[in-house]
Amino acid sequence: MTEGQLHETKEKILHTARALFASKGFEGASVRQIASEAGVNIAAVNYHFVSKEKLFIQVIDMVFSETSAHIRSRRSEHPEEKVEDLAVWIFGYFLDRADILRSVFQMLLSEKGWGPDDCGSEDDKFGPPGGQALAEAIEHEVQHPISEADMFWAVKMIFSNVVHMSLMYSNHFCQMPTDEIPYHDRATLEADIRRLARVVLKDL
Amino acid sequence: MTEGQLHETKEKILHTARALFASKGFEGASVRQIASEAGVNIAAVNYHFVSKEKLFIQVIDMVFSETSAHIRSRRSEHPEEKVEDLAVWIFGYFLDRADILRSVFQMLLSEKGWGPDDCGSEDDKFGPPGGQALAEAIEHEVQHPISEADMFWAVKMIFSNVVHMSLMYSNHFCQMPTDEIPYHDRATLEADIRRLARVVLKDL
DNA sequence: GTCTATAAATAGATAGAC
DNA sequence: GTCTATCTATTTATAGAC
Repeated sequence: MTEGQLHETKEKILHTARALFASKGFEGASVRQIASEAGVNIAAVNYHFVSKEKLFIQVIDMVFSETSAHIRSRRSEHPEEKVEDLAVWIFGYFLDRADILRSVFQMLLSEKGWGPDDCGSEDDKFGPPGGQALAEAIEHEVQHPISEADMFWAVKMIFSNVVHMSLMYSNHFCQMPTDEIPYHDRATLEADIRRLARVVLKDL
Repeated sequence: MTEGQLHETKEKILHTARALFASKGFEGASVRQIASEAGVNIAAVNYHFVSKEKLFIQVIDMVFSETSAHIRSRRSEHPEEKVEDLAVWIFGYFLDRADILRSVFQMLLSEKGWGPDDCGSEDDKFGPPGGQALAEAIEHEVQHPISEADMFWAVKMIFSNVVHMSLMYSNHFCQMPTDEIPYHDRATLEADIRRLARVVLKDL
């Protein structure tokens, strides 16, 4: 009841919701369970967040901002890092957070289809969280000037591949030939990403 | 009650389920609604398909087989088609069926995570439905021999991009700069895919 | 194989006391 | 702001008559 605890309940709900949405998806995680694991009353959820959907949107916002910040931080701490190394680092970052990534995309692919307004990357000019940092790395590595269209293309190609591979690999999806030839192990996927980054940059 | 109607109920459920899963997702489509729109009794669904989840798996199987067959058919009817043209054709094919594609991926990304056993591409050596046809087109266009590892990489890069773009574009997702510069309209995305196909093939 | 009726559980949301 | 208690709706699944 003290001033410091004023928003503690809200914070606990937000972080528990993040964990539960990640592990069980939007539909799979019930408001009751979120409240229960957060140690707060059920009614507190709708009191603070109005509805389950609005709560989820706040979780997504948090994840996007966090992702964007982490990638920008990586970039600024390794200003000389090659694009292929940054791409592989992002791949690993996504793999470490595969659950929440899956949850975000599950929701993005849901019925209504969430538009641009709902994925709020404030700082990122280039669509996905971290897109701006990737663009800067590309600009730094390629010595000559790049048109905006070319830059959009490069970021899109590399990012979409990294995201797609993170989702598929974390899910152990479609690993048919895995027994015979390990074309879908992590090392191979990282090499795939590096090779893609190289051929994309070579074309700029 | 005649012999011809023996499996008619099952077929009606299967096709109605496909449409409803496509438009509302797995969780969004209820067994009741499927039965209702199929014009059959609710109990018939579980009688023929045991559970909602097993029904969905049969729908996915049907979609995968159909997709694979369509892409193989396109390939055999246009044996001289360039890889970039085939890739753009597949992109269009996916866009036309974006609803069911979304539904499939929504399920693939769900809680449990469906493994390789659940996505049964019988004919496709190269993972995704149609992967084999794409591989043949690559082999035909590139004149020199290609190692299996190279072929896997090429198919993976092109396919993952086509799929990702289909999902994102159909969802009008992250089109932030769409007002200023139309980098996310369909023509641009098709040009993006073509360019990717070219740089991938150039590297083989 | 098809039907009605219902079981059994769970969901999100809210009214009203404190 | 937090709580209990509950409303209302919906879900999957199934038992049992025909």
